[in-house]
Amino acid sequence: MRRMTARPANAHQARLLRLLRDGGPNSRAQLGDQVELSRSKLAVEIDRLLQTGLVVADGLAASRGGRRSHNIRLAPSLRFLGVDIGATSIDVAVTNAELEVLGHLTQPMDVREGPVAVFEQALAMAAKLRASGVAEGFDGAGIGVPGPVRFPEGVPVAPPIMPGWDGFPVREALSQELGCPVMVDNDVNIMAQGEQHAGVARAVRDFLYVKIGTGIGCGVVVGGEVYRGTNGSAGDIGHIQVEVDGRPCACGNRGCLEAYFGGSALARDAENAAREGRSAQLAARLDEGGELAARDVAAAATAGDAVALDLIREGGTRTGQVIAGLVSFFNPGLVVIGGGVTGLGHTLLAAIRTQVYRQSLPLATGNLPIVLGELGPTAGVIGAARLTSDHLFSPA
Amino acid sequence: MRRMTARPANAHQARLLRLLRDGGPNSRAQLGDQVELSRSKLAVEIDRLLQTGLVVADGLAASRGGRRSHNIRLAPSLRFLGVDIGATSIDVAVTNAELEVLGHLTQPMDVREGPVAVFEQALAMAAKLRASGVAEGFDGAGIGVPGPVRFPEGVPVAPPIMPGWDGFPVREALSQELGCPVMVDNDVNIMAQGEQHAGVARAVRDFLYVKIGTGIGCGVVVGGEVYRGTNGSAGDIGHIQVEVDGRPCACGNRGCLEAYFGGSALARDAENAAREGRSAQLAARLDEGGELAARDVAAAATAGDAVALDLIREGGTRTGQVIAGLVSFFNPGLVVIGGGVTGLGHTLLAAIRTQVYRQSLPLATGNLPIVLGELGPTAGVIGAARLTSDHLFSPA
DNA sequence: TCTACTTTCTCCACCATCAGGACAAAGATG
DNA sequence: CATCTTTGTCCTGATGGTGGAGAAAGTAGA
Repeated sequence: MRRMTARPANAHQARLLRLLRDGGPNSRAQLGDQVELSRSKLAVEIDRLLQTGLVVADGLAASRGGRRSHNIRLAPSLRFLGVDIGATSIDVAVTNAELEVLGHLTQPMDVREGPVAVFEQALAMAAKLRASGVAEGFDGAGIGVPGPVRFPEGVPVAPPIMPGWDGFPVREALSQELGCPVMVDNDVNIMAQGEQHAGVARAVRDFLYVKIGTGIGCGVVVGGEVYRGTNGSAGDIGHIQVEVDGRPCACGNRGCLEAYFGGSALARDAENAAREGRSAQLAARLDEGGELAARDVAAAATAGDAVALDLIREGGTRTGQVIAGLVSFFNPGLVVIGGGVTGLGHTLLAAIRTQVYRQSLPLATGNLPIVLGELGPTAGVIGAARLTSDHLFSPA
Repeated sequence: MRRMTARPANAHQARLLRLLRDGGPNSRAQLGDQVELSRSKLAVEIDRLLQTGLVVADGLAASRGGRRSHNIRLAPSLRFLGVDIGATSIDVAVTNAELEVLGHLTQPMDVREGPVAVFEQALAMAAKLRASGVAEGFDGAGIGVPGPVRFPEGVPVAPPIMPGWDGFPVREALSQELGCPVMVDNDVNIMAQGEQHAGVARAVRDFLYVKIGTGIGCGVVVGGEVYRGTNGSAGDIGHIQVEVDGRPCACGNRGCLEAYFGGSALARDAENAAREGRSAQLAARLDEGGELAARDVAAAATAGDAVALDLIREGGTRTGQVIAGLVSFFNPGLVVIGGGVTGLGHTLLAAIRTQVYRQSLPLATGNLPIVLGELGPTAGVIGAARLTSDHLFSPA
């Protein structure tokens, strides 16, 4: 079961592997244009990579006016596993070396059931994907979990919404089970990396990925690399105060952003509105299901319900308030809004934009796009795969 | 006049120069312990550095149990100029290669008089220092200005409190005048670097330096390097909103932090208190000077005036509110409070600490020191000198 | 079809870098 | 005075890397 995937022997090889990952199959000549190596050196390094089996020859490239060059690509048998553990769901996907998704499964699952149950589930999903024929084994796996992680060890630390996960050796345990290297990170960070690799944040070096879902978190990318902070809790913006002496929050404080616009806060507000008869739509949904969730608000808003739209607008304004502060502080080149916000996307985006453009200084907002994520639920799994590929494609 | 200072030829040499700068004179053997080079290679690189004149031999080191090693130090004739242009003052200092201050001058000066007048003054101060014998010429100069800077070009961009500075080619102009390389940065960034080099932030990789003075700004250090953001405006926290629909601010918005606790806001609040007869101390000072400044509040607070103390406490609480948000987001390993806050230091610090420790999550605050800067007004000039030394001590 | 030109790739000679061993110099220890 | 440790230098061999020559494989035009 254990798969001993080769590793690049030096920085040049690592560089080439990443170029092939990010740019797809490429000719030797074109690779030569992108790296500052002599022809001879390049040939040597490529030969070595061919020997290790990490890359393979792939026919002839189109002529650029002379002799045709040989194409090179990453080994087509390489497989990465991307796992995105959300608060209420698990996403598992298999990608090839270019991080294209070959198979993707989603299942609802409450993260509070604990690491053992969750990983049993996740491993079953991975096995199912493998059985479907998209992969024979995995060369690396990336895992995103909804809480802070001590990154070098791959261990969750003091996760507020994940009782029972504190200190669980995710990396080690899964590495055992899967027989391949495993990297673990906060789910927001891997989503940010996903959007960076294949989504709206390509070619942006400093940006924020704000995820609005059950919780509210933020991936911070500095110079193209995820910034994790001293304890791995950077980007934990859900408990920034938006109202002095405001609503009590589960964290023990008052007035936190999540107390107003987290998944459960939104659901509660909606239920109140339904009970008080302010919204027929929401009331109908409440009767149907017995309780309301964030997605009910999204559905009602899409259907034009005024109260639901107001809830989203108000939440967007509050989120925008926080983001405005972060924009002033961080001066990013892009802000991406993501998470389980499909549907309520544009109303939310408009509210956030209004607030940020009004509150932050012109120099910081002047050329600042605020956009929705492009990848939706695949952002996480692609980012997870990328995390592990970054590790694999670095000198041993 | 132009001084052609040599530059290191490669990364090894740059590394050695920085070790000598940060650790002072050192023996060849000890340097060898700190870098991963073979003895032969090390000897070659040191010989080359000796040839360029950047370092000189400095006698014999103490024995470590065997043959005594030869000491090496940075050329004692190297001189850096550090200039810290504040909103209301200019600091100019000369340092040696180890960034020890050899001479330091301060003069009041309103930055609004424009770059020409300000630099005339600064150059006169530099000339005075040179005349006093501490330097014959400068090998590099670092300039801090109170506003955002497009760092690679060394040009202020859209500085709010510095009309007339927008686009002024500071780097080029001063490089001409001084005949040496010049680096320009935001003054908060250089103060952060100063505390990092010689103050409380030694050995911390990720930290925030919050400067409270005429304006309120924040230096952001990520992985030991200053983070400047996409437009060089990162750390501009003075205009983060602390009160919805709050006081109008000079920036055009409402409720900004600076509208409550910037230098002029503090002065105005104090004047109001004096006029309304709430504080005899402040009233007396107002009678004396005709107007009040932030330092009057500091003085009154030191003398025990209750109103002044309240003003500082309230400002500290508001600042703490903002910092709490930044701590959640950035998860720094240290927060340094600096600026012209001498005197009101501990009251302020207590208020900030209370607020941050109450509002931020335990994981982020658990091991987070919040301390006053160690260097006071020399932080800026040392940081400025360090900025230019970083540039000079990098491969050409 | 033939010639001239371009691009790609390999081979090779040559240079620079660097590690590590041998050894000498200089001092500590007893 | 003998032995051990540390430091510094010299030398050799290995490795890494550059760039030229030239073959291979193609295009373009006459």
